[in-house]
Amino acid sequence: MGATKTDHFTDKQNAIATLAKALGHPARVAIIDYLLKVDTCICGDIVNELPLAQPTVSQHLKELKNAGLIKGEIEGNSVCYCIDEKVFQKLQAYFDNVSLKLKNKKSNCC
Amino acid sequence: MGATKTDHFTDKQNAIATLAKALGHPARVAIIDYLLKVDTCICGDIVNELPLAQPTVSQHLKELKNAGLIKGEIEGNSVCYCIDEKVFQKLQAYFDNVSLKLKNKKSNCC
DNA sequence: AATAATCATCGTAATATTGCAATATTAATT
DNA sequence: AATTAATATTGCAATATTACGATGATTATT
Repeated sequence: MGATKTDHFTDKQNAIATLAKALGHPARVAIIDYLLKVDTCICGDIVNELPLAQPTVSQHLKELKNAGLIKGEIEGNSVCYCIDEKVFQKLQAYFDNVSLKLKNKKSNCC
Repeated sequence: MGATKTDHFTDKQNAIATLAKALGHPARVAIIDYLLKVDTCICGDIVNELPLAQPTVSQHLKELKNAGLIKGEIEGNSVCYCIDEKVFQKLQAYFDNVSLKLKNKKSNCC
């Protein structure tokens, strides 16, 4: 085993899980943090910011890109990365909804 | 390798990554969904709701508990699970902050 | 006390993830 | 065209995750 049984869950559940999984590593959270900090698309630099080797960073960037959390455009020699707002809005909406439902909860046995 | 280099990242980055990772599996998202739907603590039932064997569900519940996303109290014969609001508020705050920073962003080259 | 019910743990197989050295690729520079 | 710079890909080793059968622990029920 070891393979996730995605077939048995709803598309929404799989979508949230995929996004959460992409953020489920401190290096990838750090990449998002850095992209937010520099407040612009960044060409290069990300490798120098992280305590990881270049191929490892490249792999993390790829995963963030696959999940749709960041976009990367080739800018001549280097690659320009920036956050994709849409997907973050999706996550924000999910957690807003969770919080809303928790607030409207009547019973609180715990 | 295969071990995450948590030492090199900030506590906050590791914390967000840990929470995101806990939600990084559709079964665990489904468990949260169900706990929200039933609008109360639930004793048992979760296994019947998921297309997974009982030990697998138990393992997923354990991971959610370790991450602090749910609480579980022994209630006689069974165990009473419910969502821990605090940690979800933490996640909501994180994504609110990301969205806020994205809104205040001046440059948008992508 | 025996039985049933509920959940956790152990052991294990299959697969996924993490990390990096080596190498490839692509574009700018000389 | 050769060199440099920036990023991606490949290949591999170490570790983690996922899933489940078998078993254990605990509490209700009979």
